[in-house]
Amino acid sequence: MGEQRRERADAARNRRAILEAAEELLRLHRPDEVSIEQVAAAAGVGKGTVFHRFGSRAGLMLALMEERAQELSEAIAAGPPPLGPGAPPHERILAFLDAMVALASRNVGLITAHEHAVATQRSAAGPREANPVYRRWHAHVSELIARARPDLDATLVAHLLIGSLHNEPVARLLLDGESERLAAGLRSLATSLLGPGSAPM
Amino acid sequence: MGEQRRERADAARNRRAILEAAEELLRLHRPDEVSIEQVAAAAGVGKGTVFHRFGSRAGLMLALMEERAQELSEAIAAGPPPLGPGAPPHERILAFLDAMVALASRNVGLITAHEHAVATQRSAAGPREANPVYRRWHAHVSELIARARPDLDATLVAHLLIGSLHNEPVARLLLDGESERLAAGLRSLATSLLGPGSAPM
DNA sequence: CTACTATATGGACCGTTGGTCAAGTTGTCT
DNA sequence: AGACAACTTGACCAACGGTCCATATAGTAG
Repeated sequence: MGEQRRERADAARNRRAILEAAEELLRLHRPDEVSIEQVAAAAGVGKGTVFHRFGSRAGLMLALMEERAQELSEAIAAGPPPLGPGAPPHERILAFLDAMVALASRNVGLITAHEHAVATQRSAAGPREANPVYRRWHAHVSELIARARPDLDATLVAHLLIGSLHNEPVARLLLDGESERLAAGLRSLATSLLGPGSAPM
Repeated sequence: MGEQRRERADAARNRRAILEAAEELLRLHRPDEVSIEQVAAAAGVGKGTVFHRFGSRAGLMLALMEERAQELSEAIAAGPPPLGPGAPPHERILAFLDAMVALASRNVGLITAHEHAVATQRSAAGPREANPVYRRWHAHVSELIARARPDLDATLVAHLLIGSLHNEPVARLLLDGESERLAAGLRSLATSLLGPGSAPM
């Protein structure tokens, strides 16, 4: 497995242009109103280029999500507690949920857009939930839950907690700027679950 | 507001035929592989007829859902406890969640199909979550939570609980016949939340 | 039975959009 | 400079939800 050839300079430039154009459009319009052609036009490239770089509409959204999630990913992997390693599971979960909600509230459109993309995917429906961001988050939360409450079905509960972001009514909440409400709700859920570590109120 | 004209006999017959054809196809194929044209063909009617009866793809799925959910709807409204009125909120919630999961596990395809339909809707995107079934369930759970734990954000928590069914990884579970696992998970969640009414195990 | 009308039907047609591809262009390496 | 792989492009395709209206039919009044 040697070093793989670097991406050509023009290709890299176009990738950035596309990413930025998509970001911009997604900020201005409803996710299902943003077509790949529009993105391509806004980025000043041909439609084909977008598909060459990102494979599919879903692929583009995924790339965007990875970019936005990177900071949080690093923080939970190696940042300072309580987000990063070092704090007790209980606290790390609460910290993560807060951070997750904050991040999500800044990117509802993107999440929705990705969902929409997967739903309308024409080609290979592929193995769903191949979303690396979701996987990473789920693995993290799942592991923490398992450590804090070995008797629970950690995998499932983690899906329940994280999956809330893919919930349309919940997404609406974020859209309406009520992210604090979601954060509070998740906190009380988590607190109840993780046992009497701290009072619900 | 007088009596509105009854549906013509042939129309009623076709409605049933369409509903049954859709049901059948949905049972045999993946939701996103079932087009309206196929349904129409299987029902022995023209495509136009389907749209006349149900308005849109989403409308058809909705009709199907209502049909499947009717029994449970009646049970929670006026059936015997603990599902129906009479039992303490705590127990009614647990009973409802169990019933909901059971119902959902028999209709994952339908739920997915409806989601897909709404996501790919071409015409009026309309006010989302106009799904009467969801509304009814949410109102029910929400109200029970409010009574059992007035300090919680009942609306939100109800969305969190019911919304789990729209969660792709969770849906996968149901598809794999692990519905009991979901039921157990929701039960422990609810039990933790509703206070020390009964032991988590 | 006939005439009449509201209702229902069907399928050609349309617009949109994700995705493909073959031919041409350009960066990069020696 | 020459060679080659990587890259770009936009016309093109297929699929599908939804529309439309000329035609057919159930229900009904006389």
